[in-house]
Amino acid sequence: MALLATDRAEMSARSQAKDASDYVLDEQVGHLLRRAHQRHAAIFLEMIDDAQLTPLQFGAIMKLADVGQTSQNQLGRLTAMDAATMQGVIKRLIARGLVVRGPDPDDRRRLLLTLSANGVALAGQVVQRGLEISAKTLEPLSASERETFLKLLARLSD
Amino acid sequence: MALLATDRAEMSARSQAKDASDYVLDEQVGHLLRRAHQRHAAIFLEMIDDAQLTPLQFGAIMKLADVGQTSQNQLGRLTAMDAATMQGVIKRLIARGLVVRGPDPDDRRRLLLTLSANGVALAGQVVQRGLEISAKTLEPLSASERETFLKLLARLSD
DNA sequence: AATCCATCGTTCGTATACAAACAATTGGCT
DNA sequence: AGCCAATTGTTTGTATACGAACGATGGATT
Repeated sequence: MALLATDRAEMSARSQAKDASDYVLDEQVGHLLRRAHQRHAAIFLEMIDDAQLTPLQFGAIMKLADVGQTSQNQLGRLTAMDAATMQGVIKRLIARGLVVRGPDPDDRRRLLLTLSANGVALAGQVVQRGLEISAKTLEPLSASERETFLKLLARLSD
Repeated sequence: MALLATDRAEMSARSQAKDASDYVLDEQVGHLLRRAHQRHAAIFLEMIDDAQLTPLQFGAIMKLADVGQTSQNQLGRLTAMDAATMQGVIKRLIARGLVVRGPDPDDRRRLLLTLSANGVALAGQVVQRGLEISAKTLEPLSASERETFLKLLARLSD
């Protein structure tokens, strides 16, 4: 009978001797989170196809559509991307004409971001897709399981 | 192709038409999975510090310790890394002298991987750390919530 | 006003991720 | 034997991720 991961953690807290075979990769949260994220990314890229967006680009566009106008770093905070990553994402969205970037008259350190007309149009076209992608990702779970899962997952996401 | 107010009202009543503001990024599985994975990676890198391993390098070493000897692609399947990613991970582990790579006498396409003596030693030293990292990641949840969460997460990880 | 510290965005270096193309090899099928 | 499809590992190109260092600017304190 196999030990649960929690039992192993308990034993480890009691400092019992362990060898490498006590570590079951496929039961570790980190590995499962990585694989679930991989699966979601695959579903995303398959279902978004015609819009040619990555998950991060999609997130940035949706958040910009929501808040209207913000600085790069602020948008990064809202979408959980650090400044360096945000820089690359925005650079590609600007290159595609979906986002416009201009100086902030009130603070010359800042660059204000806005969706272009094309960006607004695209956002409207892909919202539904985004929701379908979320549904597809959660498909293996029942409705009540989905609710439970999302609540617990949110608590591991600060 | 603008919608009339009456069209919008009707669609909205049936919950069929969406605009960008209906998409709440912070409630989408993909975004939450990404953030939870980020948090785990941060915990991992902080707690593994002296061993100087990344999550993938750690996973490859633990799996190698478990199965003993395999080809690169096979190890990739066991750890959910594609061939290109595996190549990079193994290259760095070989450079650090933790993994040894040699030809497979039975199949000249394959490269057989084994942990070096240093690799075996390191594996033994960090198993416990790995389990503590998993525990720390799940810390926000109660014992029963952890079990529930891991079961549901595993079903979203094929 | 002068100074100190925080914030903003950029760049560099390292490490995942994965599609796609590639050469070498293997196994199955005829 | 000969052919063909699949597998193995590498490389290239694009896109996250993030620490660290950097110059420019802002706000606060004295």
